[in-house]
Amino acid sequence: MRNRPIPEATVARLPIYLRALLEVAEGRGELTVSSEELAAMAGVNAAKVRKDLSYLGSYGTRGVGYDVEYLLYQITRELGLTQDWPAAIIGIGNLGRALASYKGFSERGFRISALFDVDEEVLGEQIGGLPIRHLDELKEAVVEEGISIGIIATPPMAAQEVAEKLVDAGVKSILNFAPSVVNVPPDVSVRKVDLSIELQILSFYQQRTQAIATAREANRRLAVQRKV
Amino acid sequence: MRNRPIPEATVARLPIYLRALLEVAEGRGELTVSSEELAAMAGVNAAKVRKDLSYLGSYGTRGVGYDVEYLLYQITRELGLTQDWPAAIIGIGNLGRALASYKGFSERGFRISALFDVDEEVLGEQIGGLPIRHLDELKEAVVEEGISIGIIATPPMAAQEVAEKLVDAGVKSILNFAPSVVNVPPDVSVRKVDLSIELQILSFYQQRTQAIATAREANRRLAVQRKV
DNA sequence: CGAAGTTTGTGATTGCGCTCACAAGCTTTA
DNA sequence: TAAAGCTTGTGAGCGCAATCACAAACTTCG
Repeated sequence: MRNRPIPEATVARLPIYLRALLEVAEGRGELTVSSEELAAMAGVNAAKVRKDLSYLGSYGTRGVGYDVEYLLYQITRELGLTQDWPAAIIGIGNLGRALASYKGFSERGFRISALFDVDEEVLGEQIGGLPIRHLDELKEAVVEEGISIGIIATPPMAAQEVAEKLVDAGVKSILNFAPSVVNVPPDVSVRKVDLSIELQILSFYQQRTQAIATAREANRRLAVQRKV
Repeated sequence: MRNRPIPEATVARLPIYLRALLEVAEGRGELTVSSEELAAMAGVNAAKVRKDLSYLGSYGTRGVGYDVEYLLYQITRELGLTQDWPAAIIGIGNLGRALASYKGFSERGFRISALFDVDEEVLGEQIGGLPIRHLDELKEAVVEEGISIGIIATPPMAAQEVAEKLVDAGVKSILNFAPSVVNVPPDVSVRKVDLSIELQILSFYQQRTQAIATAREANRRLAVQRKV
């Protein structure tokens, strides 16, 4: 199993296990944890946990479970979190500001190290000790400060252009909050977070259950009518 | 194909097609659009677009394409976006505030209609005309204002409790921004947006390509050494 | 009107991921 | 030391989603 490439679906779950393990480690100092417990904390089933972890290697002990500290280290290493990856935020509007001061990033070891915008109004303003710089300085900053992740929080129209500037500057990882599709070369990873798409998906399922409820209601009325 | 249930993966893409269609409709007034064009705009391949749309019904015309307005209407209807689904945000910190004033929601037809927190400091404060109310008023507000979507933007520890209060109040759709797993009854939909998990996933792939580059480098050195 | 060109809709195929189920290997108990 | 109990690691089977490939149905052109 080792040496086989780690499936994408598994990669996406590793951070969840990591969080669960941190919780175990910080709680009443249990030294080991079973796949069953991890599964409950991560909201998945135990077999999936075991299979996922088996891609990293055989880090568990049968009859015992997984050594919490050891597994923590292995996942951290596998995710590349032993190094730090400085990130830049481009587009310092509402969302960009919230991201700039979002504590979740620093808690998980990600450091926001530069902010960019093009609006004269906000240039020079400081957020959490970081000045907002002009987008034209992007390439320079990426090289000098070793920025490896670009976070796009611009309006949708600007997203593709910003993505291209990031790629041109050598950034290989992009997190896109703008509600638009960005195209990049195959050696660049893009992940997309689209807030209103999530609501639209919820709307679909909500509407569906509502439609079912309405249909049931209609049936009930018909049934009553027939009896009368 | 019609009447068969729409696959989850398709549902998740419908909002993307919707956005693309809106762009076409607002642009130079083209009346029809081909699966090829839609695919390019949505960043997927044409066959997938056609299969996805075929679940909604046969709304295209061979040799011509899809009628933009008609398809727009059908997707809107299928997603349940002809009705409005008032949403509440719980947890008005950095992120909650940004979400409260995020224009993307209103642009896509979602209305934030109530804000909740428990911090005395912020209660009563207004954001975009809405007062921040105490969480204890949640149930009451849900019933009175017909709130159908709950957006959790609290610290992780509070998320499960808030989710339970939402469920208790009758909310069936939850969007969770807190970095924690929430458990809800099977008739409630939860979608999760975890910002730092996205960065961790990017980190994995970044580290991987970096590791490959380093290995290549090492090989090159060895090759040179052998020659010498 | 017929042929060539477009574009959809969908059966067939392939691939990926999830779940099951159980042997292997550890601990505990007697 | 042997038996019972627990938990991992993984092959096998299954189902969903993606892709392929082509007939069907339309438009355009000569």
